[in-house]
Amino acid sequence: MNTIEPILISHTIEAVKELYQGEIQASQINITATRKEFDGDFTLMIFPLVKISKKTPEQTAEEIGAYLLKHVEAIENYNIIKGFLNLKLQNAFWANFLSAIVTKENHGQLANTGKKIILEYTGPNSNKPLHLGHVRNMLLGYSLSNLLSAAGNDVTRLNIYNDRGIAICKSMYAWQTQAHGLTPDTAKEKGDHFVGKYYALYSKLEKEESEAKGIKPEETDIAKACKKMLLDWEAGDEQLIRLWKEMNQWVYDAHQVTFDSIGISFDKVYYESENYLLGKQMVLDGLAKGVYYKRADGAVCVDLTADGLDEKVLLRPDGTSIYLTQDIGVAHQRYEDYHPDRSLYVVGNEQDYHFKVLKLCLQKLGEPYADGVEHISYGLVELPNGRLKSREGNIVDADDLIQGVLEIAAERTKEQGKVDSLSATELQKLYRTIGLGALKYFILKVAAAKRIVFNPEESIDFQGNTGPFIQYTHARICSILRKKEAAPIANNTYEFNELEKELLSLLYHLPHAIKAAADAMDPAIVANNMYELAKTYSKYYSAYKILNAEDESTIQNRINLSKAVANAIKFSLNILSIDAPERM
RNA sequence: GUUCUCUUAGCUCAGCUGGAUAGAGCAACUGCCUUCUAAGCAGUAGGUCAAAGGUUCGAAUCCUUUAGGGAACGCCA
Repeated sequence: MNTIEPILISHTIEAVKELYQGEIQASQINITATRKEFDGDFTLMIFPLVKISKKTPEQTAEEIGAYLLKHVEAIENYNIIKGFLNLKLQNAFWANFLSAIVTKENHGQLANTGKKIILEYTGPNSNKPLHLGHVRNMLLGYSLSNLLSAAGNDVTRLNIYNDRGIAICKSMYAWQTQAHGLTPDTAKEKGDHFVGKYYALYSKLEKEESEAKGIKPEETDIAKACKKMLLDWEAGDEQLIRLWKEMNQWVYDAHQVTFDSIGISFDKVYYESENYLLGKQMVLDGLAKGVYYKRADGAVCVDLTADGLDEKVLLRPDGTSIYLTQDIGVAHQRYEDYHPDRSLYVVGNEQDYHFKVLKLCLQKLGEPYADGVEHISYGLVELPNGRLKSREGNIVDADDLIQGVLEIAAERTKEQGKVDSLSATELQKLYRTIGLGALKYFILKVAAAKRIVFNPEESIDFQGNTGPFIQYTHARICSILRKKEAAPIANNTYEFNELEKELLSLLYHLPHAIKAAADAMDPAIVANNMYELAKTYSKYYSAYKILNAEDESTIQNRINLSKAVANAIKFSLNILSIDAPERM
């Protein structure tokens, strides 16, 4: 698709050269869509040119405007308000634009950048169910992967399981001593909830023993038994490993059900158990190279005081690895596997410090990929009574949350009574589409950096700036298109009205919005841009007749415009991993 | 203590690299379904963009300081 801005910019540069014998950089020329309360399609800021022209903004605008009108064919006329030069394009420009996109399902998809990006998100523990915090992470990560892909990158989606360590041993210990051989199957319980229950049971038992004996939690027999279990695991105790694998598998299978239910996926899953030894080796290599050092007590450390951070331990005095060490190993393995240009981690902002440290550690090791390591930080989800903390039982379970929105969606849809002709299976699918649409949009419309306070008492909205409203707009358009199809028009001379021009302008700027969202790493920009489009279309829908318009040309143009809007909505919804229903 | 981050209408949020009179939704109040799906549309009301300085032709946006919320600075992950 050919865009008009580069043409306007290059002619403005020439105008400045010819009229004022001055030089101006393309980057200094500011062209935006004209705000809807003014007449025009594109606006050129005149202020930056005034220094060169040495004339008043109005006079400069007049001269540049006259020059552009004369040299750029697509411009029909111009008007000047203060230092703003509003350019109005010929109808033919918009008619051609509409014809170009009406049959394109993927208008908004950017050209291939040739860049390979790997993106990690979710990162669950293998001993607990997923909660609301994971939901935001999954949705952000997955839609970010779609967004980066729409921006022309080759994206690979990764997940990593924190599948080893003391926490896992706690649930294993509790299961071994309390479950009497019960399994998720025999207990008829989802595997992650089943295992999570034993993890919680451990905490209860430890607390009871600690209080009964008046000793610290870590001094209890149960804590000691658990610690021994971790050592046995690291030593490769066969029986224990078998149990570990079995219990982890219960959780993996269960998590997969949740991933499928919410509609997200991964291309590859990493396991910390398979990479922590590599990290350890890399740290030892760094020690040999002299980029790390050994402290008096034997711990291997890195000195980051020159970078404004502290001294960080990489290996404990007893030689065992820590979280950071594992991440160093995983980072290396990811690079070995994919050789990406950029290696991204979607992780909450509570780990900002950790990722700064990780990047510095990799840079000090001289790893070639270190500069491409980026932390995509986002705000955490909180409840009205404070932070989500599974340890304190202050959680919203992911499966419950999804179930809840599905029920509300079913209820609302039944109230509306518009889709009674659908089969039971189709209805179930529609409830899921709408319920998940509401949930996903609710979370993704908020800028990633901001924290979200989620009140489970207040149900998620289905009206206004919501997923269902946007889905509804799509369904309405589909209803029209079922009655008459879109088709490009040759030699189109239709005069677009104000609202139609507004819609065309929004569609024209869709690729810019995708670019901006990908640069900012924020799907919220896509969501808000899409809302603007849906809102404007709704206004249009009620203000003008489409199928019943006065003449055939008007009807076909309006159908084509509607089709292009539906395409753009569907494309944008897809980025947010929200389905676009054809009726609701 | 140090660093990071957030603060825009009663509530939840937009406002992209500084640009025109700061916009939506929810909640409240008025209207609009015998005409393409009313999960909609139109309207009323609601603002010292946390505060003060600074840079600029121009600041919600950039800089400094202050206040308030959150987080991190673990040999937890």
